[in-house]
Amino acid sequence: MQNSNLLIDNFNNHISLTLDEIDLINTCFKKSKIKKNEFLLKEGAVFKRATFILNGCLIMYFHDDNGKKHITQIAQSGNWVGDISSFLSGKPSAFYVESLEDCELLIIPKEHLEELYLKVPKLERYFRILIQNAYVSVQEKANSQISVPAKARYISLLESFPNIENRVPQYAIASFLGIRPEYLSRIKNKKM
Amino acid sequence: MQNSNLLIDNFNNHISLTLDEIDLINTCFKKSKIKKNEFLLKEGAVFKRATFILNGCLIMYFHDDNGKKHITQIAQSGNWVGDISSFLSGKPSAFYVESLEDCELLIIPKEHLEELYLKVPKLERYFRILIQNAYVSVQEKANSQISVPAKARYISLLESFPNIENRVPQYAIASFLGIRPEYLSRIKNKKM
DNA sequence: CGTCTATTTGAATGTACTCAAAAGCGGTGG
DNA sequence: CCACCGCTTTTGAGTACATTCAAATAGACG
Repeated sequence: MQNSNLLIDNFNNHISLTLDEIDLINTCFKKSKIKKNEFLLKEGAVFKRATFILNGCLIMYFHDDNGKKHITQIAQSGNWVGDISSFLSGKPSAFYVESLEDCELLIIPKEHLEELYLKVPKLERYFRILIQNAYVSVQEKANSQISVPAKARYISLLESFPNIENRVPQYAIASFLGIRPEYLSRIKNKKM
Repeated sequence: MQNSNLLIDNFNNHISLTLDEIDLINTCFKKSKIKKNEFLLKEGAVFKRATFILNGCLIMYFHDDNGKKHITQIAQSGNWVGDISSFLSGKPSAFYVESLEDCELLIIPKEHLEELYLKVPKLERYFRILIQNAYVSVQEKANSQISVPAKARYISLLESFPNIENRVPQYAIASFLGIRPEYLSRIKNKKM
């Protein structure tokens, strides 16, 4: 199970799992493939399955009052993707999750995850930390939006996600940065 | 305990407490007063005490790379205030929490809260929901920052916090909206 | 190849900021 | 009680950052 190690490695960054626990976890997560431009979640639906990316790249986005699309998350292999808030609250999501490439995913439905918590309570700690980190990162995003100019946001995105230019179309990067693609083009070509 | 009802009412919005539980909770929270312009938290310190506002108004803010102050939260009576992330993770905070007026607070240290969880497990649910809501609201703030112009953000702030003009100085409202005070002045006086 | 979509470029515009100065307001002391 | 001090808010003029719209160019893929 070569690929699944990515998931286990991720767990092991924060908690220590026994071999038995690793086996159990591996049986609970189901591998799933989706093609480019397919949806994992659409606005109005409840996000019910925790989703870890083995391969590929996905985006999360919403539509504003004028119907404009705004990308809030760009996620690649080794990360979780989806609307945490809908997952936790059980309420309909305001977001879409869509693949930018063919993807391989590991998926566990919420109710199975809760059963797994009973058998491997350490996992609760892992997911609590995961949610805390998500909270911090959305907070940092809100803060940088008001305190850091677009060019600097672009540069630090490149640092935290070095290969993003090769994986993600320009217009998606621009949207994630909160700017228009034309302006990102100017930033990149020093025409600003 | 007239004032404490505000706290209990808050709990009762999401969970049902027995009279005994209410009494226990009331003994665990300590009333505390702070004067105008005092600090509840400074950057670099760990936020260790859950704090509920009975009376008064406080702000949370951080300093950006240029030393500019950015207000991220304006909290009045009936709300919790503080850096959730530091509270949960035990890591030093990047934020300040400062009073805008004389305040009456109800405070419980983190370790006492955890003891209280053992006696009143329902509270875990309440705080889980509280954190989820905080996550949603910071996410909405990040989203509105990139999709809603300043004037519309100002109008919806007035709707969600009607008496804010009388409680909070203009410059603080501007900072919370992510704009300069001069510009907020122009928005208010239709000079834009 | 041709088509479709993504990116670049130009010109005009809009939104928000900077700096500086003036006006308003609240508290304090004479 | 009012005059003054310090701080907040307003106003003006100039500027910077980012958008819009349109057209040209470049890339990807069948």
